Amino acid sequence: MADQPLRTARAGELRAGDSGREVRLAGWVATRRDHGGVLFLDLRDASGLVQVVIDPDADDATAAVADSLRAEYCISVTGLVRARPDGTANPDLPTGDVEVAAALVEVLSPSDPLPFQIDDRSEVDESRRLEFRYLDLRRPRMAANLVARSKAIHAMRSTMAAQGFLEVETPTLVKSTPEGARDFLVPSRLRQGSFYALPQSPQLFKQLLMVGGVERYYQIARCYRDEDFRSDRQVEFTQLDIEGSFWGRGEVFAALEPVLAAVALALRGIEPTQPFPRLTWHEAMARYGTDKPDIRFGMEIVDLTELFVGTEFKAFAGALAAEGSVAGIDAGKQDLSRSGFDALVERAVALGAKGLVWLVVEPDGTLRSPVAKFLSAAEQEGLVGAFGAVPGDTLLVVADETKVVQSVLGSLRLDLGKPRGHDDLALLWVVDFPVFAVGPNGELTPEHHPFTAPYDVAEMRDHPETALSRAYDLVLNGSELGSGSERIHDPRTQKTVFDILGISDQEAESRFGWFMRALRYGTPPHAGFAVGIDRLVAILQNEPNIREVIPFPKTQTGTDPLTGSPGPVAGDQLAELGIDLLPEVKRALEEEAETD
RNA sequence: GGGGGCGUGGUGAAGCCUGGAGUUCACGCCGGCCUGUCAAGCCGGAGAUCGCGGGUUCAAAUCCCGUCGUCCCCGCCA
Repeated sequence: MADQPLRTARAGELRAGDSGREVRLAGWVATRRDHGGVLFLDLRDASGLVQVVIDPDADDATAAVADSLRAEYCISVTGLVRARPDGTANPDLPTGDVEVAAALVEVLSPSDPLPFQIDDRSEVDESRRLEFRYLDLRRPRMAANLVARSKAIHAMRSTMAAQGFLEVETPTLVKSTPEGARDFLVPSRLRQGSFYALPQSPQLFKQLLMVGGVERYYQIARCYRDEDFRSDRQVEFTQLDIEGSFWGRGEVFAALEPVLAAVALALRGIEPTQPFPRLTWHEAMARYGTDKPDIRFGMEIVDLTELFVGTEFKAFAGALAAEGSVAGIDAGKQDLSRSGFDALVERAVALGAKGLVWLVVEPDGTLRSPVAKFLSAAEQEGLVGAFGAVPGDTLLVVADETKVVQSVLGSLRLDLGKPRGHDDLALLWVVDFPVFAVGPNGELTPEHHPFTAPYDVAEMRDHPETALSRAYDLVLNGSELGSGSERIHDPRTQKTVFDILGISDQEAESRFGWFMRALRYGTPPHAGFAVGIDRLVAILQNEPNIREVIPFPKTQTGTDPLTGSPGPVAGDQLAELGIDLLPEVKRALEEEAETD
């Protein structure tokens, strides 16, 4: 018996030129419009949809099948493509000039009534959507996001391949090297009491590939970090991971910019200007109050410390006496009521400021503000001048420890200025990060992994709080898309850096000894980067969170409403791994089982 | 770990502040009518333990406490 194709044409591709073709379509019933005599169906497949007409003179069998059709039945339709009668074309539909006159309709698979409608008009509770993700994926929004993600990854692969990169897979069961994020652990059956970790990134393996002579590596790598969720964070996520030998950051940027450009072109039809602008970390902090500035708009932070050096205004004088600073932003026309300003002040306090000074420039150039009476005429004029403010502008000023001033103004700047529904893409590199972040009590925590090259090892040892590293981030519209660095390729330097970071010889040996040994065999200077693909696609698709571009994401508590994971496992499964649960954990599980 | 929002027929919302009969709107579902619609239309119908538990009250969707789920923010994310 000859194989009969289930489908000879795709619904969304039929055009006027196909008129007269006998086609067999297969897909889902998107809508059903029953006019008593004539029945219209919109038949949807992955390519789009086309109108199917079941004429009133259909034979009884076809009429009976047609009568039974409901939303999302999976059906096949055999019939003739024909031009629609005059005046009934639908200009909103790519296939709107034609319809398919059904001669034969078959139900391939019926559908239960739906838990929610398959369209983009209704907002459905997200856990409901995740519980029925397979239906959610039929909605235009999700279907488009899957296509976009695939296009993005394809653009990455082809651009990387064109540049001579080798795609290499690294293991996903690796040795746990807990540092920074929490590891996901996987117990070993063959070596009970031992554990694999899921990789937080392919970092050390890609460096080994450099030792191995690969020179240009990339991978679309799944990574795992057992930390709390955010709208832009899942515990498993996907990165474009790259590394190159005989590279500095210039080569990294040159390799990645065409990749980002190709992705932006594929998803948005926009090709960002190359090279991307660069900002040093210090500049970014001073001008935007953040290490991931959104440079689609101005409203930059203006330092006012000089202006207020001798001020009588106690709030400012106090901050300056404590070696802090005074700075502000010109938020433009805000037209806030008194309670609106109060809310801003409250917001600033919530962000960590002791207060917030707001001033509105009056038509005559004077300042309206609750604290205007404490500021000298020179100070008031100086303020207007420093911002280049014009009447109607709202000035917001914070005085505090410099770090606080920057972060508070940076957040207020975003609150008040961040563009919505904006098409621009602002990509930039932030370079020259500090080696350490200085905590509120002066404690130092490394900003990057310990394989990041500092500019100067001696500097790092002698002035750790100000030393800079050869690390850099990529930022898109105010979101961190990824980070990278020039790596340490010399084992002695690596050892020194471990030492400065407070990792003892013994600890370094037990955790990274295998890696340190590799560095001793002619390791080329190398550098690399990792781009967060989920975030990139989410931003380009204008999605508010990365779950919208992940086919099967987890909720904020790490569960999957579809499969019910994570779930308990049978006792013998644990026994095989040499694992037992703590008594209190067992009790809690039993109680839960009883209430279910 | 901390703070906040939300939870009402299958879906989305209103009702809650200021307690008084499960009330309303839109979509969907079921049935009927309808030969050109395309988010079809018109008519009729079914469908709810107001997340769960406790408390206050003559009376709770509404107020209070707890709990679960979910989302957002801070911490965390080398």
